Amino acid sequence: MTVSLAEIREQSGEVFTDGCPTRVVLDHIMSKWGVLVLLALTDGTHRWGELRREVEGISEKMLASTLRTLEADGLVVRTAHPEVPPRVDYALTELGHDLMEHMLPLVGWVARESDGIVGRSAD
Amino acid sequence: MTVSLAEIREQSGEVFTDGCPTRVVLDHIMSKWGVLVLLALTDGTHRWGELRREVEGISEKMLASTLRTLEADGLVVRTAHPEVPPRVDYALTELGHDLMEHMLPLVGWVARESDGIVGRSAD
DNA sequence: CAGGATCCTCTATGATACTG
DNA sequence: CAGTATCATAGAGGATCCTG
Repeated sequence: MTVSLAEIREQSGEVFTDGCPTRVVLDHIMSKWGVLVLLALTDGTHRWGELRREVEGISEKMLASTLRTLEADGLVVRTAHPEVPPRVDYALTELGHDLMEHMLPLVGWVARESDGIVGRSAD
Repeated sequence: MTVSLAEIREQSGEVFTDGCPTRVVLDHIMSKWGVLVLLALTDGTHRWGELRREVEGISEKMLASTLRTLEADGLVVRTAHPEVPPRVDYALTELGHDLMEHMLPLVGWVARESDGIVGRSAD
């Protein structure tokens, strides 16, 4: 099992340096809203309006922006149905599912440990 | 294995909602510099100056700020040696190692897949 | 309904200089 | 060496109105 940055670099080269593509991807998928949107989509396909409600507190602007970024990255697929009123839904691509398979253990850990972390400064 | 947000919520309750502590922790550990600092520390204890060089591009201000946050969260431990000139080093706590054990698979995935993701918009 | 366009705010982040 | 203090700024993010 991989346990250090050094091991990752043995396999993938000098990653996570300044200007490295890995930093861009990190910014996309680990951004404030990126994680939450991806997370919501692990429950399956969602419509725009559903995502707005599911990802509590996100503004329309950030939802649109986040979805466009994730779509450009090939992690999310957008499907517009030719109807009136419009219906558009979003889902994870295969790459997106692959990503979330690796991210969910971390997210699960955060869900379990957060109570013990936040407010610790008040010790 | 956990495969969706719904499953996480079955186990941990209504997490990742607005105002939930999980969002704060997410912001700390998945912040631009938080990830990179934590990642650098998976290689072992580092001195302040080493971290500045290891985490390419980070400013002194952000390094200080990031380290203080992670220390307050109990993920990183700071040790000041009573010497002249001063020597201070930083290391992951047990909790920090536990966290990184869950984060490294994701980081490894990013290292492997990033080339295929960035620039995809130029298809 | 699903966004686009605008305007505005604030905070994360940077650059520089200084100190125990 | 290991920071802190200050000043400055871009861009993340929010609120609102508008439209196919």
